[in-house]
Amino acid sequence: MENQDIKKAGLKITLPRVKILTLLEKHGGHLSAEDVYKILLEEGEEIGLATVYRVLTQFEAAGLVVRQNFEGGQSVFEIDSGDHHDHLVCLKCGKVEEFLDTTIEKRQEAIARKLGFTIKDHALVIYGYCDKPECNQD
Amino acid sequence: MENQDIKKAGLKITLPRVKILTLLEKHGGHLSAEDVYKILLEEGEEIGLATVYRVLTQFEAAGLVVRQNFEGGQSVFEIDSGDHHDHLVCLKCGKVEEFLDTTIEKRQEAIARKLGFTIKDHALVIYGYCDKPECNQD
DNA sequence: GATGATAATGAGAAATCTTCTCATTATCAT
DNA sequence: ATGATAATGAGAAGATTTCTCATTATCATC
Ligand SMILES: [Mn+2]
Ligand SMILES: [Mn+2]
Ligand SMILES: [Zn+2]
Ligand SMILES: [Zn+2]
Repeated sequence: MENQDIKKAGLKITLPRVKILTLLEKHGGHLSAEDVYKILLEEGEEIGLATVYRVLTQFEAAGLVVRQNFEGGQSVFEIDSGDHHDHLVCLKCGKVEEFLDTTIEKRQEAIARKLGFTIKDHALVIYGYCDKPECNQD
Repeated sequence: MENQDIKKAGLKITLPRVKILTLLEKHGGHLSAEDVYKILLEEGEEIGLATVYRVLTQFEAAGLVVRQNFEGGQSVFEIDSGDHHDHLVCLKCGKVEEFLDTTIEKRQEAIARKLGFTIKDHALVIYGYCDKPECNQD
C-alpha cells in the first residue's frame, strides 16, 4: 500500500500524496509534474501544481520516485522500482524504452575509478527514432 | 580561423560571432551562455545576452559547438572537436572530466538495434565526487 | 471522539533559464 | 558606395520550477 511508503518516508498521509503515488504506480511510465497535475484535475481531484512539484521532489528525496531529465522541456518522474535502468527516447513520438546493460554499468565504474571519481549517480539517454513507420527516418 | 567556420555554416561574419567562437576555442572547456556573456562584457565587448543564446544555438545547428545538458541549471557549450565524448561531473566543485569508451559506445549501438531504434545522439553523464580533498566523501 | 500543535496545501508571486519581438545597425554582393 | 538583407541588443515574454503565506488537514494525545 502507498500509505506505508509515504509513512516510512516520514511524511504525513495526505490526499494529494496518496493520489500522486497511486497515479504513478497505476500509470507505470514516465510522467511530468504537469502530466500528473492535469490527470488528477481530470479525475476530479482538487490539487495545486505547486503541491505536485513539492510532493514529487519529496518522493524523490525519499527514494519513492526517480526523476529523469530528458533533453528539452520538463523533467519526468517514475516509480523507483529499485532496479536502476537507462533510457532510449524517440525524438519523434516521445516513446521511451528502458534497458539495463551490465557491461555499460561496469565500464562506468572502471572509468570513474581511473579518473578518481566516486559515482553518486549517472544518466544515460539514447535519443533516436523508434521503429514505428511514422517515426522512421529523419 | 574562426571566420571560415562561420562562413561555412552559412552565417555572416559578425563581431559577436567571432568573439563567441574565439572565446570558446581559447577557453577550451564548458561554458554556459551566461558565462560567455559575462566574460565578453568583462573583456569590454558590447554584446547582448540574447545574441549569445542565439549564436550558440546557431553554432550548435552548424556543428561548431556541442550543447551539454548537465543536470540542474544551465546548458553548457563546448567546441565540437569532432571527437564525441561523454562526461563525469563533480557534484561538489563542478569539475568536468571527459572520456570515451568504445565498449560503451558499441553496447549502445547493440541495444538500440535490439529495440528497433535508430540512434541520433546520446548523453552519458556520470555524477559523483572528484578526488580533491574538499570534494571527497558524501 | 474532541483538541491542538504542527505539517501540508493551494493560489499566486517570483525565480530561473531561454526564446521572441522589433526597431536599429551591420554585412556583403553588386 | 549602395542597398537588400541579415544580425544585433534591449526588453518583453515564455516555460518550468520554486517560494510565500494564509488557510486547512493530519495525527498524537487526551
Ligand atoms: Mn524509466
Ligand atoms: Mn566535453
Ligand atoms: Zn517514435
Ligand atoms: Zn570536485
